[in-house]
Amino acid sequence: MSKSRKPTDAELEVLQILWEHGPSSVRFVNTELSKNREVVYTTTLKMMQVMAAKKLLRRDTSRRTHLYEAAIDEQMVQEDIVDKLVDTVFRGSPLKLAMQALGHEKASAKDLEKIKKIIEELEKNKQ
Amino acid sequence: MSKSRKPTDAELEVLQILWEHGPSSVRFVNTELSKNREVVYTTTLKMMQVMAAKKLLRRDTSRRTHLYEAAIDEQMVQEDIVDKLVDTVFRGSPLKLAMQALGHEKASAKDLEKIKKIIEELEKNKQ
DNA sequence: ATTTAACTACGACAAATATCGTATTTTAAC
DNA sequence: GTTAAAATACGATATTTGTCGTAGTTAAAT
Repeated sequence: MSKSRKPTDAELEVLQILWEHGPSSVRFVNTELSKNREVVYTTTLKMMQVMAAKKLLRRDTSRRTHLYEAAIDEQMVQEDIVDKLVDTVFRGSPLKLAMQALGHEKASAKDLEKIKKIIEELEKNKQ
Repeated sequence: MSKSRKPTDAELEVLQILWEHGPSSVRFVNTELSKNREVVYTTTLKMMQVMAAKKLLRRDTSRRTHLYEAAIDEQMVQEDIVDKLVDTVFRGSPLKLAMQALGHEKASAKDLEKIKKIIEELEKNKQ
């Protein structure tokens, strides 16, 4: 069994920013968040402090402006969430989930081609 | 914009049972839930009453043992969740999500074959 | 050295979620 | 008709999440 830590939605927003940009200040994360919705600086600060306490983030406090970075791997989180989702929303069928994802409006023709190749790879490995 | 009602995890557990078995009593749902984890009857009851108040469930109170059924469509919920997931965890890439799902341990060879056919269908429609 | 700007720390709190115990009602069995 | 079993109603509460304000601290600018 894995740890199956499941970050909340708000936590995922923060994690996404850190995964994308690497170690960042609270100010930076807050600015990024603010592009989507209004959020007070201290709210973001508190959030990230709590996340650090939960070991979701690591922080470097050696300078005045603390730097935070994700302490959990993006891939791992994706796996945990997909596993859980398959169980709780797709009746244990990863196929259904994949179908739903590919039916998604943003799925492009290139995506479909790519995934065909990936499937062929998977088929080789499963034999 | 859709309603984007997002049931909680515990609510999804209940919904899944109702989607699978149709209108059911609290007792039945509680028994099903108990297969996975310990849960007191009145907890399940309260949960379902709250869900009914939220219009996630409908209930038939004409008999002593009330029957509850899902008031929201399984497909809709799946879409909402996948859409959100793509945005918040897969950086806007449904492809990544699909890959993750197909890499899932439970994805079988048959699943892979099926999805190839589905992709071909999608490709026709996207042209 | 004062002032100012930017940062952290921390407590408070509202709302949502999840859980459970007790009281009450209803049905059925005896 | 009493009793027992099983159901609902409802209140209480712990926990988590998300939000924000205030206070205090640090560093830089003047």
